[in-house]
Amino acid sequence: MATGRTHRPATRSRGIPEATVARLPLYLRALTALSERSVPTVSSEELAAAAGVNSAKLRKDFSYLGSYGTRGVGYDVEYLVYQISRELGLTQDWPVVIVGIGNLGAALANYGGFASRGFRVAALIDADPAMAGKPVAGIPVQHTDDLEKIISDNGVSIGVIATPAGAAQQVCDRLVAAGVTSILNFAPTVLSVPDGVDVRKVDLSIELQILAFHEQRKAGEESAEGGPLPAAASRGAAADDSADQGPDGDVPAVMPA
Amino acid sequence: MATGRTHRPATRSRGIPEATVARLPLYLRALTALSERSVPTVSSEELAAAAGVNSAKLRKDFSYLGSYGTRGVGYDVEYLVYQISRELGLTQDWPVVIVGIGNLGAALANYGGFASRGFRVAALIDADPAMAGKPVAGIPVQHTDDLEKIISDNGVSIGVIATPAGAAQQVCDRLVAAGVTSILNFAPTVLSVPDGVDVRKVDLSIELQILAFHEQRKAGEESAEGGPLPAAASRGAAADDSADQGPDGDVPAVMPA
DNA sequence: ATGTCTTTGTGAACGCGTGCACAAAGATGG
DNA sequence: CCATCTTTGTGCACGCGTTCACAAAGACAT
Repeated sequence: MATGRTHRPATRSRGIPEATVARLPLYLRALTALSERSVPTVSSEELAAAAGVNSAKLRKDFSYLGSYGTRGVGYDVEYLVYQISRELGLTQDWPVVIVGIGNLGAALANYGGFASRGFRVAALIDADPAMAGKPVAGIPVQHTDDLEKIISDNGVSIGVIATPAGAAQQVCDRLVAAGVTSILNFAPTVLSVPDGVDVRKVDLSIELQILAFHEQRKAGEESAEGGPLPAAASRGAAADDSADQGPDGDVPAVMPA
Repeated sequence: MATGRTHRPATRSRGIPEATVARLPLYLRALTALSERSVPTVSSEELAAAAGVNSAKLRKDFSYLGSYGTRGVGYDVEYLVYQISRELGLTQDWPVVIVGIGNLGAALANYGGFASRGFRVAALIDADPAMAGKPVAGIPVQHTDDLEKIISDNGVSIGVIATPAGAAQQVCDRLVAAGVTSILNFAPTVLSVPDGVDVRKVDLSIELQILAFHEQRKAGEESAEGGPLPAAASRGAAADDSADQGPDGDVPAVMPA
């Protein structure tokens, strides 16, 4: 639905590939650095190197935005910074709420980079009554009871979930019901949301496990290959050898597993 | 510029697709939850639903590991937990060092999930002399000067970088020189590493910016379309309207930009 | 103005990942 | 022992993303 092509034959169609969108912030960062060094223009080759991507890929990415380069010269840094910022929607202010002010939530709240990128921490929310009123990063923590009102009053459309896994879905449901349509989830859970709501997940544990996989591969598998198999259906095969004291989903959020 | 290729040249040894490897931790988490509820077997349909993926994809993923299912019945939960854990290398202990004990580093150190997944925080390292000896999460912070010795003594092969962007490459170089071959990078920088070293990046700012893009799209662009363009090469077009007090790369790490 | 040189923008080929659809395998019941 | 039913494992087709390679566009020098 609504995927109909616009009559406009303009090169700037609305179909920017997801993979390209994911790289735009990368380019923007590199361009911002160049801007601070007062570099007027960059070639696709230079910028690609700075962003760590292939130059052809970068040019193709930019081609989806339009023809902003000058052949023989390169791209105007300031102009491109503006275009990408606009495309990403960073020229406007995005109020954000962080739910779950544990270690990670506090770390996020303390991060100064929010404000400098169009994101503003509108509120910090936690379910612990003892946290209420206590300032974190200069912002007083508010109780979950007021979640709906906070969302509504501040016109929040982006929410960050940094709660334990057990609370994530419930918090998510309330955020969505209150009007949030984009969620950044740090809890180790698969969230179900209605159509029209975007969810992105940040999962440190998964990243570490992927690294472990490659690490194991690099170390060669002669030592652990063809190892003995546990009795097919015996108890607790292996893996989680220890620390089973609590359900896995009970952890704060940073390190889902 | 020795732009160390971070991409793997297709580790064709076992031939498990990268996309599959990235999903294995997801399956493992769902399986662990089932295991704790003493569920003996699951069908690909059920497990796929729990992991939030397509059942055909899940079956294909498992097919790369071998034929561990029983037709007409499903998969033995405990057995699969073991197989995936083994494949990911989680049956062995992985000593990990965290460099940069700021808000995020502390949050990571405090996370209890490390130990329960085969990962062990071997040391916390920070460049601030004032931090030295101060315990975080029960582990005394050590100074950067001892980095090499720490890596060596503990046989660390996985490092987590949670430093400001400005220090990341330098820390990375020292980690690699000391023997680390897998790095999880939280700093907003493109790290260059020699071949054979894996780098994975966690970048909250990018995630937020991607959400903002979709959010803007959802809101409809009738209000900001065809907007005025800034003088081609004028100063700071927009985007970074405020908070320029320091270079962007000066931020701790959680929120790269 | 003209030629040369640099760099963009993109057509086309290729490879990977995804999802469908179905045959084979095995459990279960009569 | 045979029929039926469930669920796996996978061949195949499709679409997206990546990369190559090159013609066109424009700057710059003469």
